[in-house]
Amino acid sequence: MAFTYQYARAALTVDCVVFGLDGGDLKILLIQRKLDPFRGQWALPGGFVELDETLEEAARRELEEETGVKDLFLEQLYSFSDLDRDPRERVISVAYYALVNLDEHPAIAASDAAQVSWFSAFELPPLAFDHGEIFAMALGRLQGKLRYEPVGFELLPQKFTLAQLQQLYETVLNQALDKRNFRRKILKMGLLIETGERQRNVSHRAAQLYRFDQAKYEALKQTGFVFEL
Amino acid sequence: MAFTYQYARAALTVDCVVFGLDGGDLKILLIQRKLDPFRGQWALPGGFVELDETLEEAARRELEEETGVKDLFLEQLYSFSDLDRDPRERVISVAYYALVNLDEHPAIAASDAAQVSWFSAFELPPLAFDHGEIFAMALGRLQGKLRYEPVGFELLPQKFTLAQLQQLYETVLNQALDKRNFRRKILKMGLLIETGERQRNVSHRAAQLYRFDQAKYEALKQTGFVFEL
DNA sequence: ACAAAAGTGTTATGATTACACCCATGG
DNA sequence: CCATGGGTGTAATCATAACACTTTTGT
Repeated sequence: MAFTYQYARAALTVDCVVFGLDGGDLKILLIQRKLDPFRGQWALPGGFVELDETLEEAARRELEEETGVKDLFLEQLYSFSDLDRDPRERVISVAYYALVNLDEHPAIAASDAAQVSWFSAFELPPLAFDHGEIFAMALGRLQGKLRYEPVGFELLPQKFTLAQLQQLYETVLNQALDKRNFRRKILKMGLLIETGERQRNVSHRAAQLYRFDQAKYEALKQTGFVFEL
Repeated sequence: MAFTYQYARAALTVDCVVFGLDGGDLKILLIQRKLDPFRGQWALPGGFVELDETLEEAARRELEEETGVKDLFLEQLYSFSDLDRDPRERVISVAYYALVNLDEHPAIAASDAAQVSWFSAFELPPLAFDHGEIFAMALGRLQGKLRYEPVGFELLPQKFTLAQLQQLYETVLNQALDKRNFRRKILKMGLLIETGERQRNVSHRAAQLYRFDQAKYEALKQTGFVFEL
């Protein structure tokens, strides 16, 4: 079967930068290419967009097919269109970035084909195509977004300690924060709910577990409230 | 001539939301469609992406062809991909938003074909396709961006008074600001240069004219400085 | 009893808000 | 001399930053 058009058309792909947090290490999910070009190199998961799906649907489908990850926080990042970004032909790619918590989406069922692995975001191997550039923009976006929207909770388990939350901010923003000031500020926003539960199996005083109050955040947003760390 | 591919490909367009400031009124540039679908309705300027140009190049080319406007501040906004956003066939559109100052780019040379006009952004006619949605996102982006990046200067003439700058913020953000506080804050950033010139032909005390210090802003950005109104 | 992380207040400094009058200019 | 917008300062409140010790728990 073939498809014919009056004018030339670029191919359209999606690529996903999937962030995960592993203690104090920010990771991203890469797949190893099995085919040319860039055979054997690491690349962002992604692939061609079908005609009967939106861009976001394509991103979710490719992610699940290639890495087994699904039901994640996913947001459009940018569309990349350099003329020679793919050596084969003109390919335009819409990039997405995603946040997952490694504890609750841990099993990366390596697909039928490609090798899948988490890499520390600050020590990436060379990436295929312009994926290095896409990653750099995604990291910048994550850092920016973290400051004024509560997206970081997507990277943590549902119940988390304040120390985990602080470590998340320190890891992603790559700067140390003062413990007392951090706790005061984040608690004063009133978006964290004490679960009453505490950590288990830690060999020191167990910390209080909190969860994020999504409903209250949605309500506050309506009234013009701005989350800001 | 025809182009044949193994898999179906969506058509790819760009659409542009061009903002301009007319005193206390925020305007956007629309063209009236001459062809179906949506013949006679107002729409964002835009068109199909060629294979030998990037998305941004396509946006600039279409803008100049359709409205005569060129050399403007242009930034990618978002890619829209709803399945039925174009009734003819599958079309994915990458939206851009642009800022121009009406004084220095005033002449909208109506193209050979379509009718071109500025509309108040808060009283738009119904727009073709999903252009209403695209506009709404562009306005949100402009409002957000204005708070933490000095993009607003693109909407003003090179030399402007503090009152004009304040009115820009009030218009776009749709809220009143305190004159003394606004001046103190914006001057304390040290990014405005007194030109020494003053307004002409005004029937009251003439205000000092300033210009934005782009070079100093670029330098400060390197050092981690954040512009914030 | 030790190690390890949890949890907690105060003070100094800087930023933000609210607010009202005189000044310069052109008509 | 009047109308119009330009230009200016202060005080009260709030947010931020810097900083160190005690508490709890498991081993």
